[in-house]
Amino acid sequence: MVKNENTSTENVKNLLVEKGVKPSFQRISVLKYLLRENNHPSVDTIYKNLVPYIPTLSRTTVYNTLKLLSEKEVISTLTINDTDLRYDFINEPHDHFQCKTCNAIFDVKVGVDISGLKSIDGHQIQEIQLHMKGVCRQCLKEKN
Amino acid sequence: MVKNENTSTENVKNLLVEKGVKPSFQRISVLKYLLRENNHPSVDTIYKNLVPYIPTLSRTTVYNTLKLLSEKEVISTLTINDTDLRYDFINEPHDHFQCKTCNAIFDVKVGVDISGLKSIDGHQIQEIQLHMKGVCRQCLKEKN
DNA sequence: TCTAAATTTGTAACTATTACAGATTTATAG
DNA sequence: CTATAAATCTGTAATAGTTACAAATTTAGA
Repeated sequence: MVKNENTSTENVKNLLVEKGVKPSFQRISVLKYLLRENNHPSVDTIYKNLVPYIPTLSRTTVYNTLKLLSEKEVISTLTINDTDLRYDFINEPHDHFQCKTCNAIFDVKVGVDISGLKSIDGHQIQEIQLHMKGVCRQCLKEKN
Repeated sequence: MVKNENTSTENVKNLLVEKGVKPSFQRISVLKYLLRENNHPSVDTIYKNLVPYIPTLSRTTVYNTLKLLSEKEVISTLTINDTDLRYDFINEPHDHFQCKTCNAIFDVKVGVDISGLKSIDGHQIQEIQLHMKGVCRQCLKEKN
C-alpha cells in the first residue's frame, strides 16, 4: 500500500545528503535496509541482518545511525511495541497495526487524516502516531 | 477534562470486585493512586509514591498488579513514552499528548472518534491509541 | 603526507522488566 | 479454633534494551 522507494545505493546516498547526513557505508546500509524491508525493524533485527555483510558492524553504530536519522527526520521512531523501539522511513502519512499473536506490524490507513493537526489544547503538535492492536488477518485465518 | 472517579476505598474496592480482581490492600492502593493522580505514571513513580505509606511494598507487586489490572481491562498500558511503560485507568475514550521538553503526558481529545473501528485491512482491532508529541502549553509559555 | 575531525567500534554501565522461590497472608475444611 | 491449601506478596537474581564513553579507524583538509 505504501509505495516502495528506489533502494539503489545512489538513491539512498542522495536521500542522506539531502537531509544533511554524511553518507557513510554503515549509514547507507542501515537506511537501505529500512527502505527495502519496510518492516518496522528493531535495532537487533537490523544488526543481525546486516552483520553477515558487514562483519565489523557494531550495535552501537546501528543505535547511533538511527538516532541521527531520527533527528534529521529521515526516519521516525515507533513506540508501538512494548519491549523495544521500532523504526520507519518517513514518507506519506500512515498508521500502524500490531498483531498481538504474531507481533508483526502492518502499515494501515484509517479514513480520517489528522496529520495536518498543528495544536491541541494549546499544545504544539510535532508528531502524531496512531497505533492499533489486535489479531491480524493471517492469524485470524489460522485460528479456524 | 476527563472526569474524576470516586477514589474512596469502598469505590475502588468495588471497581476491582466488579472486574473479578480480589481487592487486596496493595491492589486497592495501586488503583487508587492511578485514579487519584490521573497522571499516566510509570511503575517507578507508583512505587516511590506508595512505599512511604506501605513500607513493605515491593516493586514486583506493582508490576504484578498492573499486569493483572491490564489483563482484566481495568487499566490500559500506554506505549507513548520511549523509556518506560505508562498506565492509565480505562474510562471514556481519549487520546494522549506528550511534551518533548518536560515529558509530561496530557489527556486530550481530537475531534474525530475512531474508537468504534473494529477492523482494518482484515485485521481485527482490539485497542487503539492515538499519541501526539510536541511542546506543551506551559513549556511554550516559558520559552518567551 | 601530516594533522585534525568525524565516524565506528567494543566494553562497561545503566534502566526497565521478568523469572522465580521463599515468606506471608488469606480462605477453607474439619 | 486449628490445620491445610491456595493465593498473594516480597526480594533477589537474571535478562534485555539502551546509553556512556574512550580507543581505534577512517575521512577530509591543509
